[in-house]
Amino acid sequence: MRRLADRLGSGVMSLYWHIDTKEDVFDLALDAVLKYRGFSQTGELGEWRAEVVHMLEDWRVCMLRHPWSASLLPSRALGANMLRRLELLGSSLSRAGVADADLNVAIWSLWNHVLGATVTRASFDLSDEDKAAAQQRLTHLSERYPTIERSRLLLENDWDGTFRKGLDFLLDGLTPKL
Amino acid sequence: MRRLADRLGSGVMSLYWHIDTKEDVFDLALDAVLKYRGFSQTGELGEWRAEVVHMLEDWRVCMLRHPWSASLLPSRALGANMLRRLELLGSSLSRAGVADADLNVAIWSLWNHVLGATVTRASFDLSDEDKAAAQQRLTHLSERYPTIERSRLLLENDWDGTFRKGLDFLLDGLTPKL
DNA sequence: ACCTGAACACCGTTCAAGT
DNA sequence: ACCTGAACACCGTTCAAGT
Repeated sequence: MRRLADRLGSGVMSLYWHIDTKEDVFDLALDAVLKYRGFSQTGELGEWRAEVVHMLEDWRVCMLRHPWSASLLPSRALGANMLRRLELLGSSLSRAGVADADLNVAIWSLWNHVLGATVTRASFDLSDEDKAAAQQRLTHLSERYPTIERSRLLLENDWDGTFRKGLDFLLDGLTPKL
Repeated sequence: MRRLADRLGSGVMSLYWHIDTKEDVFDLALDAVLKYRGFSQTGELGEWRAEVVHMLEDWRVCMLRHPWSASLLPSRALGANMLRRLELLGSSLSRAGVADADLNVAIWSLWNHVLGATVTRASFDLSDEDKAAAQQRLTHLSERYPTIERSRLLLENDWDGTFRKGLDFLLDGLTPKL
């Protein structure tokens, strides 16, 4: 708050005219990050999968632009932009043929993938120094964690590709339901 | 820290003999939550899917037992128990036939599902009062969020089932790679 | 080796007051 | 309608000192 007021060149307590509490600032900041500047309805049938992938990739990119947003997510109310994105995702899936009974699972699973990938990336995208240290530590422990060692789980860097491929798995699993 | 010291019946500064910083306490707390009391290697072939499902459900349950653990996850180093779980998951998948090239994607996708589901659940598992309020708000906005309204996305309560079904989608998508 | 209290620099917020 | 500074209750941590 004090920092924020400084940045704005105002007195600290002036902030409290506009918002009630620090939590409110976080809610607003998170929702600002999630603002969606994409099509709101394309409706091109047959293209639902590309449409969904595009939406979710954009979602992830928005959050990665401000890495703090991932750490804000837990225990925060859903703002208007978040609702808008969920609605858009849901309507795409629905028009693609997902039955109403499966809609919740589909929406949450896809959102969870975005959320999880964002948090994971923000936590484990190591700097080069950290990577060297991790390498060191893992080599040292390679007999305890052979699979991690072999797959270079923490050193592998293609987060975009991992996200995209994982998303494909999910959508592949979802598709037979259509 | 002061609260923790009180709880332990010690002076505040005594804590600092055992740990360096508040962050360290969080790291330790998170890793304690993730302690795994399951089989370490079953190796029963053909049962890999049940094995993976069991591991991931346990993972999720552990984290839900202490809802604060979800909010600790972002920007935290991976402790020994986390590494152990990742290793175990990876080796199950590997023995099930997942190629080394796909191992990272598979591990991260499944972990992301657990993580995302945990955070989502911790954020959106509304109390009954909140649910009434949300209902109110959504009904009011139902023309803007028709799909959310129709699927009762925020009122639907079967988080366990949603987690499990989403996991099935993921594993279904993964299986053809075997 | 382990514990301690006083002190410091910080923080969010209440309150009563200003324009 | 909007801004403000003084004050309060809290917090993590340094330091120098105790056993």
